[in-house]
Amino acid sequence: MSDKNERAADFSLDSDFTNHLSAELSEYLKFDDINEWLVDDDLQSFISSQEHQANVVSHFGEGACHYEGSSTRGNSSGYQQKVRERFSFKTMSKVDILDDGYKWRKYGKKMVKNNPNPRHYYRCSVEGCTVKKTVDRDRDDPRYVITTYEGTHIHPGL
DNA sequence: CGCGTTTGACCGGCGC
DNA sequence: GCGCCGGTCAAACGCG
Repeated sequence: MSDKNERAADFSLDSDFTNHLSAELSEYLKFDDINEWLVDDDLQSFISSQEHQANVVSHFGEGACHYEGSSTRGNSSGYQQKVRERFSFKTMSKVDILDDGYKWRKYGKKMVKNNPNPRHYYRCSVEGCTVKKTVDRDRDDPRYVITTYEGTHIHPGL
């Protein structure tokens, strides 16, 4: 409880690096053919073996950002619509929730097996926006936070 | 008073 | 066919 002050200070720091993070994320979201170098895998595997996360996007101060992501490709039949994009990155942060400029409403919390820490489910507060986000801690390194975004914001960025 | 969080229940998919 | 596991819903509560 006494580390509240520490948290506040850290949050300030995180906020700064989050700003950069947000910008970078927007940039990444622009790429549609990003799935070229993506590993079509699910988050579970990502957590299980972080060996194949070969793509390190950037480093933000003391926080490292890893990019995984996956697109529903493979079907050449109806491949035209914007598919569900899922990407996750691992950051070293004391706070679970990194403010990325959007407003999120928590809609669930679940204890996943293989991980002593609960997983948090968030949804974009904007109506019609289908973006979801799950946050959970790395089972190997509890000091790391794995955030997974799913979907694209339909509303203009702030 | 409005809204976000909380928490347990519910449900659907998958594996055995 | 059943049970596990992950994901979502929804009522109630707490807070600003």
